[in-house]
Amino acid sequence: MSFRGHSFAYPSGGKFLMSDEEESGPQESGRSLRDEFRNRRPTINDVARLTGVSKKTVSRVINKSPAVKEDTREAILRVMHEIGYAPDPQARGLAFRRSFLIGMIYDNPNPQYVVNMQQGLLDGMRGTGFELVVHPCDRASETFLSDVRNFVERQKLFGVVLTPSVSEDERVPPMLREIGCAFIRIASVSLDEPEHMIVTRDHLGGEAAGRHLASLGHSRIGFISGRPSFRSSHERRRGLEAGLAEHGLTLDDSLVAQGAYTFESGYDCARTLLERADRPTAIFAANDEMAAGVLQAARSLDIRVPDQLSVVGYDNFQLAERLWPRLTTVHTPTREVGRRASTKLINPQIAPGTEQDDPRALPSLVVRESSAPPPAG
Amino acid sequence: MSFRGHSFAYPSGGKFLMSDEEESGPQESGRSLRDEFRNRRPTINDVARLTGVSKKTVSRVINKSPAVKEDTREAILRVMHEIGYAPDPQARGLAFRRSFLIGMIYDNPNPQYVVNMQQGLLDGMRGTGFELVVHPCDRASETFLSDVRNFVERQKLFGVVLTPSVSEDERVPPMLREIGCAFIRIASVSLDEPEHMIVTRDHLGGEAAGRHLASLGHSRIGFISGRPSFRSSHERRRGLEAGLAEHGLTLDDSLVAQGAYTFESGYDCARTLLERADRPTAIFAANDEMAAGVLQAARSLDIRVPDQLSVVGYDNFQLAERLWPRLTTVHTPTREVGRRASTKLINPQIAPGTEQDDPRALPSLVVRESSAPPPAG
DNA sequence: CTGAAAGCGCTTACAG
DNA sequence: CTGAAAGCGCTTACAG
Repeated sequence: MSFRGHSFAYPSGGKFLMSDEEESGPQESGRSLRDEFRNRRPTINDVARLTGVSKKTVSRVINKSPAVKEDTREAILRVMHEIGYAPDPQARGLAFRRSFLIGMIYDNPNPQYVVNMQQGLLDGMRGTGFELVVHPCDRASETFLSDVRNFVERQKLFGVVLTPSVSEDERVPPMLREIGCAFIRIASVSLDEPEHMIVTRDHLGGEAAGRHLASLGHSRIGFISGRPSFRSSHERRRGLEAGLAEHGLTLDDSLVAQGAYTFESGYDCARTLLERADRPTAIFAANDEMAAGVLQAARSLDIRVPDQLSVVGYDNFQLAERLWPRLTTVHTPTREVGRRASTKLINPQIAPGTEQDDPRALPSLVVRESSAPPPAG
Repeated sequence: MSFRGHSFAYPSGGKFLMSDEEESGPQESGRSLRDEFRNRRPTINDVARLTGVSKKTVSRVINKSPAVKEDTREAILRVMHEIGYAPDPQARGLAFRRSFLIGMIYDNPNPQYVVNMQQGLLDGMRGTGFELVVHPCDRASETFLSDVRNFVERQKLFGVVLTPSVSEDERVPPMLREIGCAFIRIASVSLDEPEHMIVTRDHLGGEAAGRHLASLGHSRIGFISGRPSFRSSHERRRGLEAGLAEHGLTLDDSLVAQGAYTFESGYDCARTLLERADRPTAIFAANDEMAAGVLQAARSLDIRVPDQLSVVGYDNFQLAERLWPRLTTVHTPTREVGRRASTKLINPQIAPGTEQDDPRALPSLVVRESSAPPPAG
């Protein structure tokens, strides 16, 4: 008999496993109990009655209080298992004055980012009994702050994860602190106390891109940024400059174009850069969408990639492999970052910093066919 | 003074607007009330006390019961407005034995589909007080059905939206009916009673693709399908055949390759079709991902698109515009479909069928540069 | 048209 | 280590 475990959370973040209702073992009186709960889910009162203890003691077991005698705990767990009991998050939430919902608040329009992040957050929540509530928003809206506040307050969210660029908005954290909502900010650089941050260190990715292009022999390198209000764009540029510096190169300001992280802006910026007489031999775009625009622009000008122009992007979204030539880019471990974010939110006691330099959470260069040595002469 | 309205739901799906707390008008005693609720959200008891009625009457107003004298209702609404009251969904849910959460249950791995659908569902939920809980799943898992059941039962979901291919799984609806959870199935063809269905009518999109290729003069047309277990693939093929039939053409079975809706499968199938001596002059791939694979395969064989080969996809995801040449494809109004699904779930009383043939909810052909007349001779 | 009582399924605060 | 009472913020069932 296989045990497909399901589990539920307790406030401090742990879980315990129980078999599914359909699969509890053959127990004396198991049949009649099962019948009793055919049309009604068992409650804490049922567990208390069947175990012969008070519901408070059952509550202690649910919440993993150490102040329960081992025998009692085991008896209670046995009954829970037998009748397929799982605590009602709504009722627990009402008593706790807090739900078991985690909000993802985001304004990044890239579907791949959103989905990878959601998957990562769910990875970190699996088996904890928490659920993910998604909340796209618009920072430019007049009602942005009150929208977020209403969302968090009304649902009494356990906590929220803020992704760029919402995570960079300095109006949000004070508001969340005021209403006592836990939060994690995901950003390219630290903006808050360590317990509130997951830092993606995008400058490392930029550095790898710069190092790659420099070591291929490029020296006229263009950069297409995102909007100046996006920290990631700064960090990626800062990294690029550091990577070039290792090879004694500097970024020529006249080869920097300001994009907006969109395909169209990448196209436009690339046209501008590539129509110059002294055009760059390589372009680093601050994300894959813009790099796709660069490829399109190069094609429109009959510039062959990578023979006449190298292109490097940032993100390593699926798009990078669908383009032609396949895009050299910086991989961002978005899902892994999400997993860490929700894990940290649920288990704030985990010491911060311990997982800091795990390479799985850091950006890394993926070399494909869009980059090559510059044309001779 | 502008009123940024917020709203909350009542079980039958309506809403009413209230100004934000920060913005209630200057009222006598408004100041002190505001102070009282600085550190505590007002409850139904506060509203009852301040209006001088019982909380049951307040509850009637919240739930839009007609059995409240107009004066009383107005007085209650005024107090709610003044103190910034919003009912607690958790408490309401506990009493209703049902939450105000709507689940999206999906297994489609395409990020663009998932995000568009989520946005659409949220569009239909805006201002209703419902929130969206996302739940990816794996139909092939042994625990699939019990996972879904646990999710729905534990959260006491108000309802769920099932997207393909989960929506096509015939084990799910009986289970949901048994536990009394409302649901909407989104599928390419009707699989259930109208009140449980949003039908995307994919055969119409296939038809448009077939008509397009035939009218360009193609007669050797290849088709790359999804897995046979996906209804959408059948429907798209059925439509293709209908579109060709209008021009007196039939689909040659030997030019049909079975893919799996993935980029890689599109590539592999296209290689097979294009390496034939009598290769097709056009390929209709049942989704954009596979069409991207077709472009890659054509490139690898030095077959120029669209001069030597026309390619048509299905979905019109962003990818279609990033590819080269830009992809002719069938636009699927996923967000609009999602909006309808959540609206229907929340307001089941809306007569089904009324919005059936609204073109905004139907697939439509988008012609770009990947299709052209077949090469001469 | 309105309300007092009981209850939804849990936890907190207190007591022992 | 355990429990009886009160409460979280709502709604249902009943009564008038």
